[in-house]
Amino acid sequence: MTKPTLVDVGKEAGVSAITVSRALRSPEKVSDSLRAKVDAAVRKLGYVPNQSASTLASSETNSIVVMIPSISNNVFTDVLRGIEDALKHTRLTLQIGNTGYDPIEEERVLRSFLNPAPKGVILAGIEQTNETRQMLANVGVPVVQIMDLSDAPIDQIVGFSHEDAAFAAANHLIDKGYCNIGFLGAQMDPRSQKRLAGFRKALQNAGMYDERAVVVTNRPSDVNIGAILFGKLTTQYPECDAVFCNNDDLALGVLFECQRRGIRVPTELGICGFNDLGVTSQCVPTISTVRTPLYDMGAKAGKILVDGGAGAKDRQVDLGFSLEIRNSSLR
Amino acid sequence: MTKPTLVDVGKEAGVSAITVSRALRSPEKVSDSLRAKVDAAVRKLGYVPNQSASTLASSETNSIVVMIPSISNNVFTDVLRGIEDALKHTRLTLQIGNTGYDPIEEERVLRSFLNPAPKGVILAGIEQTNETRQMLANVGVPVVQIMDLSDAPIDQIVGFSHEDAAFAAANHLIDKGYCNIGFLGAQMDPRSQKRLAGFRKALQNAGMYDERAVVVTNRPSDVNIGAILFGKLTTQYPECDAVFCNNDDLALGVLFECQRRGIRVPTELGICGFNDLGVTSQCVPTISTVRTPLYDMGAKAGKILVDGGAGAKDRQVDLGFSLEIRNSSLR
DNA sequence: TTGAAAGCGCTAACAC
DNA sequence: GTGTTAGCGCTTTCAA
Repeated sequence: MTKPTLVDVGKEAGVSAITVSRALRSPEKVSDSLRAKVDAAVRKLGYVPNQSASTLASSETNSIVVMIPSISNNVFTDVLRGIEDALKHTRLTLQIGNTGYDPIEEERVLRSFLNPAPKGVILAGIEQTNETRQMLANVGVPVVQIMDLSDAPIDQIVGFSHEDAAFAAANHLIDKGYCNIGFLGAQMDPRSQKRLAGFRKALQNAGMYDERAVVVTNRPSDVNIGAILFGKLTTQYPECDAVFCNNDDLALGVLFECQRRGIRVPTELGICGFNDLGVTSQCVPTISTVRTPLYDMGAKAGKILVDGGAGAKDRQVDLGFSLEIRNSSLR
Repeated sequence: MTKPTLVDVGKEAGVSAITVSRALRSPEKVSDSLRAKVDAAVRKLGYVPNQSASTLASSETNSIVVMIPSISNNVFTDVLRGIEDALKHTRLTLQIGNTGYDPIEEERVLRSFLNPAPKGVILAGIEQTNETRQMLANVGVPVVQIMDLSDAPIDQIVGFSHEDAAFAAANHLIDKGYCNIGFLGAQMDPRSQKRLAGFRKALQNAGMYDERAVVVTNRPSDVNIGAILFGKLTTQYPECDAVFCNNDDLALGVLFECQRRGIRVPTELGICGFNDLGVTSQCVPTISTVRTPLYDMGAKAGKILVDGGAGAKDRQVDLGFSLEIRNSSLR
């Protein structure tokens, strides 16, 4: 029982292979009776088109490539949901590549996905290697960068300002009367560095920046790391009365550590997270955070590519952010 | 600047296309000097093999297909990490399909991934349609089912017993002296139904099963749903003194709801979760849970397929589970 | 160790 | 509306 080809289906339906191809690809260009016969033959033989042959002949793929720093990071699963939803009810298929936060690895994996050329490419961040940019230019495929902003995107970019977001969050803490505010950061990728920059700017503006207030690690963000970093912070900066965290995981870890140590939130310590990953709205007390447009960035990027790369009028789309002020920062 | 082909590389290196192909695919079958020349030409032209052409000519893909019920569920991201790690340093590429917990959708998506045939297929659960089984049999591709056990796997299966795991968890609560134990379940897929069955068996054995003790929903599991389900449970079963949750998300939601209502854990209410998703070991109090071999199932399934589908001696591999007894169930 | 010929299954371009 | 011809870029088979 060898796999049926277009020729087999054609024989069964009493027509030529190319007619079957047309009946399947553009049913409107074919007579009704013929379409019915072809459909019957397809079903009878269990015909499934060979993607490789189709791609080779037409030099057209139906795939969208997404390069993601990490699949186990909830931040990116939200983004992926957005992309998936945008591709739903479309012939487009999603090809996910994992970069491990490494531009060189991104280049390597992306290269293998670029021949034949996909319908579009979604890239996280703006730190691509020159090689990557060159490759992309040669292939001439629509590219959408996400998660950040840039005046000089490869092609198009949809994101938000990490610096502004962190700046706003830090100012919120300052406004609430906290005056020894720490920064906790894990997975210090370039976007996290921008958050740190925004934080620093806000504190400097207020004349209350202190070197000791910053504790970061390059390890992946999780709840446990939050507690550990907070431990370090309180050691080197005991007067600390609030923390801004890089990511909600960390913020939750800080809250738990406070519960363990009997530190009252928000009176003794204010907490603000980042990304609004869900659990911060449920814990006790609820944790203030910065809502970032994770799902929307994915959905918008997907839509742009579904529309052939011409979805946005401007090359840069700023989806913004919003402060979700909850109980952990209201003293 | 059109994309270079094998012929172009051959011309550049002064050899034929087929020789280039060989130099790239099996370098040991080619003289050193030639290999050097070819490598130089490849680099100079920026040659990248055309996957479609290669696949079409050899009728061999280098992809592993994984059908996952949902990418936004942390349970599956852990599994995916395992698979990815197994494929690392391998020519194999991961193709992820999303089933949305629907066997019909699984069939539809899988069908489109099956021609040309991938090197292997990983399927979650054992609820495939007959059509799906038929397709897979026709294609003759190695299949590994994961997340569950079965005496009649399609091909091979690696998982653990959900019923036994829930049975053990429920018995643990019974042993600790809780006697009105509720079951909270979201995303009631077939594996969750098995957990419910295991729970029920334990309570019935102990002569303390009560209809009102079971509160479930088909909505996806998250922290908020945990609180909601717990609310329902306490309404319809006020004497409830412990809950076993389908998933750690729910357990965390229950803990938060207890904090809100001033219910003391574990004295007034015992809590046990499922899957050991990380945060349960960090919260206050820590939450007892069932550690399931999420990463390991992915890694093992991946390894089996990397080894050509013959990795396991037995068709069924039971990776087991373990009780992580923490503070939420020790009164 | 290297090359020539044939063909994988499909579609573009052109006929009828 | 339907068929014919050619060829996508590669690998298989066979020959040298």
